[in-house]
Amino acid sequence: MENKPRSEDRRVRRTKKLLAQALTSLMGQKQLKDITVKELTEKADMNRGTFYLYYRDIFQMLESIEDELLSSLNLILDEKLGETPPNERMLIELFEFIRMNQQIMDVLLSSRGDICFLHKLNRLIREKCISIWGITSEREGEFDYNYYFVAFGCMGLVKAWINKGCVDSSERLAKRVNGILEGQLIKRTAT
Amino acid sequence: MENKPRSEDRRVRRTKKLLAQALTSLMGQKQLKDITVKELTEKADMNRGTFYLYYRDIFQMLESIEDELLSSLNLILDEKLGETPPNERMLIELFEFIRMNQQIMDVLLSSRGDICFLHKLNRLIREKCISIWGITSEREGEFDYNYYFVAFGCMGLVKAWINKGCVDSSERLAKRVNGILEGQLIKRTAT
DNA sequence: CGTTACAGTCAACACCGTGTTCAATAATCC
DNA sequence: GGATTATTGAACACGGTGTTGACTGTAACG
Repeated sequence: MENKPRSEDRRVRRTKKLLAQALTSLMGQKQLKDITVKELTEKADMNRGTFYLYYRDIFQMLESIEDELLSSLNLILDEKLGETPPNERMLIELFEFIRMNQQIMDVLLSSRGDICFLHKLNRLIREKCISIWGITSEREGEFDYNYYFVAFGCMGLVKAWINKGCVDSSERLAKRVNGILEGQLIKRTAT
Repeated sequence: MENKPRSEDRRVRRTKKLLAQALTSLMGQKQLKDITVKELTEKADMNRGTFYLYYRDIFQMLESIEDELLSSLNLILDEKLGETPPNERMLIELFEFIRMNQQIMDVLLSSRGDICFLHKLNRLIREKCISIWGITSEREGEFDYNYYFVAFGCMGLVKAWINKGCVDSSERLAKRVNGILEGQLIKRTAT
């Protein structure tokens, strides 16, 4: 995050930042559909017309926030993808990123969040899995079930982590994921 | 599904059914936020005021459809919960239910769907897992990560299944889930 | 420092979906 | 068949939307 091109006018940066803060705050209180441009700009203490200078509506605004978040995550993961073995370092990096953006991630994954973000995140994780395990495209279909299971599973695990306030360390979480991938799931740990 | 109490007037059943069909159809075309009561009732070919006789707004209508769906799923699963071993039969039952409600499930889990439904489904699956594996409440927190991983993972798997049009049999899918729970995840199957 | 460019403000506007009402009409139930 | 209840159609005020134009103030740049 905080990767805005410095070419933007300082006033523009300020405006967008205030809007994003107001939105994150409001989303903690009510559903997205109940948030109006009117109250958003009132909370951000600016003119309603200013909003329309940058966004079409509230949903499109959230979408652009999501895409920004995911593209910076993508950058970070790709940096660590070259290393060997990639899994451990990459997972730690992933969890650290989430911890850094805890507030907005919490909102986006909550029941007040956005299912589009969930699907975009799912796709990103799946792509990384395919990169790491190097399945060729013609065999891809065969493993779709596993990739979907793992990608959604990871998101669930992150959700559980955030619910607890991210108290466990990223290292510990990464170890746990590796453990799960190596076959230490419920039945084994529960006995 | 199709569990409406027969005490309702035939006209009421007809109205609700038409509205539900119109909504499912529209949700396949556009986001929920862009669907108005006006166009919904026009599609269902009825007076706009009739909608308000039964629902507050579009979102509340979807919510009641979801809850109905989940409560009938819950009933079915509980019936099979007493059997031993419960896993296999229960999973098959789950997948059959999804296949029967393929259209609405597809919409609800898609990127045009509803994240609330996803969370409600997640909670339902987690509850069943806890029932089956019988973890006492004080140890529950310890296994939260695993339950979330499995519950979300199953939803991802279902999503992948629906994406393929539910061509694989419920039996095969149930076997695959059991396989995953027993530790046959990516690393093993990919080599 | 001063000029130019442009971001933000304020008020006003038509537009449209909302949610509710009422009397009239139609369908269902028993 | 008669009582009951669901649905219709029209009308209404309300409020958020998206856009406009003239203005005011701040930032960027030489």
